[in-house]
Amino acid sequence: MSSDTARRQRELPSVTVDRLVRCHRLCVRLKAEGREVASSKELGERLGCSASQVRKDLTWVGKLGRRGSGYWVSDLERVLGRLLGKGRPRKMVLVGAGNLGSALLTYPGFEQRGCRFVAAFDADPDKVGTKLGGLIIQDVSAIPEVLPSSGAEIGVVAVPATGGQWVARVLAENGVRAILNFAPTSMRLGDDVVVGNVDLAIELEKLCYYLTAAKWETIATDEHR
Amino acid sequence: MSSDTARRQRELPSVTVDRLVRCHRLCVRLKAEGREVASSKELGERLGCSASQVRKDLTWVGKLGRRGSGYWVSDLERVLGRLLGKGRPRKMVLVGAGNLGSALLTYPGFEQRGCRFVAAFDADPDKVGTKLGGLIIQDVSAIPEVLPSSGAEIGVVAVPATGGQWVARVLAENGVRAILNFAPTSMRLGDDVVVGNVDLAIELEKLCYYLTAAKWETIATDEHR
DNA sequence: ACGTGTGAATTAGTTCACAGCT
DNA sequence: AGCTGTGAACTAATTCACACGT
Repeated sequence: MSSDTARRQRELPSVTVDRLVRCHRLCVRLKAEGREVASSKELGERLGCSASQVRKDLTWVGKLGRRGSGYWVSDLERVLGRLLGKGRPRKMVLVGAGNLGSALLTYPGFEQRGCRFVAAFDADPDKVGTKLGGLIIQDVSAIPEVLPSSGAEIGVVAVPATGGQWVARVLAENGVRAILNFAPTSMRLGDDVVVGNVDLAIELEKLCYYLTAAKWETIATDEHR
Repeated sequence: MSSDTARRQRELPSVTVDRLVRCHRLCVRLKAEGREVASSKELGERLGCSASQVRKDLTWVGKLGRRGSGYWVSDLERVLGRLLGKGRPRKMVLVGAGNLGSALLTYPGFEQRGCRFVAAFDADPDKVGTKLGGLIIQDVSAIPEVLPSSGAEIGVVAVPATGGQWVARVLAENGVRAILNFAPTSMRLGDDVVVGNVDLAIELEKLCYYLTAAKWETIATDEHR
């Protein structure tokens, strides 16, 4: 109970985490542009949120700004980087080397952000043994023997439909502490594993709602005239 | 101003849209399982949210339940389907046929949810003319002549890094009303186009935060003992 | 007796506004 | 003068609790 309270106090809202990640990325870009300082106003504009929002978010991680001038970009980049664990590269494993899995394996954004695949697995015997993005695909049954020594802490799951829950359990049992899940099965695991679900079809359907809603609105507006 | 107010009243919170989409999907599954009615309690359990949450969300779309028994699954599926525009299939175009784009083109989840690609474009001359997922890849410069007659209303953008904003503008100018963006550039367009940004690397970095945060917490807890 | 629909209470998240440092 | 850090005010979202229909 007390640990729960402590966690609650310390834990930042997930929407704040999202903005801090984007802010870190922005700092990297600003640094590349040669900028040395930036105000919350400017950060907010480029991030698409208010200046006070930026300041509130940043106070979660410390007093980083200097009154009168703004935030030192490299300070910000360093502190946010530490928060996001940018110290050492993260090791990941892929499970499910279908079309989506293959794309993820070679997605440059992961490497750019310090995350590297160290192994790839699939259940399809035809795929096992083939090489993809510099890695030889191994059978999923090999996960328990390969994973612990690999030092992987993140699992990226892109298995077709069923089996997602099984994969999640096997990964969790073998040292993985975070799972990025692209399978349509929404996973639920113990508190010691964090799961990020990315459901491409759901994002698309949300857009579809806004499309139809916009159409209804037009009709409704017309009726009012 | 009055239209703005009307919109505000009518428009559901985006987090509600997200849950309604998932609820619709759940209804499809429940129907396949042969279930006829389900209570908000059961829906909540399978959706990972509270029963009252489910009820509140559903009142946005109407009074769909029957007191004493629950919700008729097929009623719910039909009404939510109408809300999400499931009447006729949606036509989509892909821009950017790299690894990720190719995976999206053949991603079965889209077709399952009633969205179909009708054209694919890329800027790379080597790719133009090749066939992928039943479609011949065309040059991006052909977008203005191909798009209007195709009837496509959704654009899926998976271009490498820069150029995202340009693609967005061209699509918007040629009848696309919704864009699902996988490019790392966060797009901003007029109010008449809805944009859903899916940034795979950001999802991953959020996980990394939770990984390091969990570690900090362990340390902090240890210190307290 | 059961489960919805909904106002009221609570909790979370955002913006405002300004004191205080540079 | 400019811009942060932050309590206070406000707005949004969630949960509670219960009247009401079946």
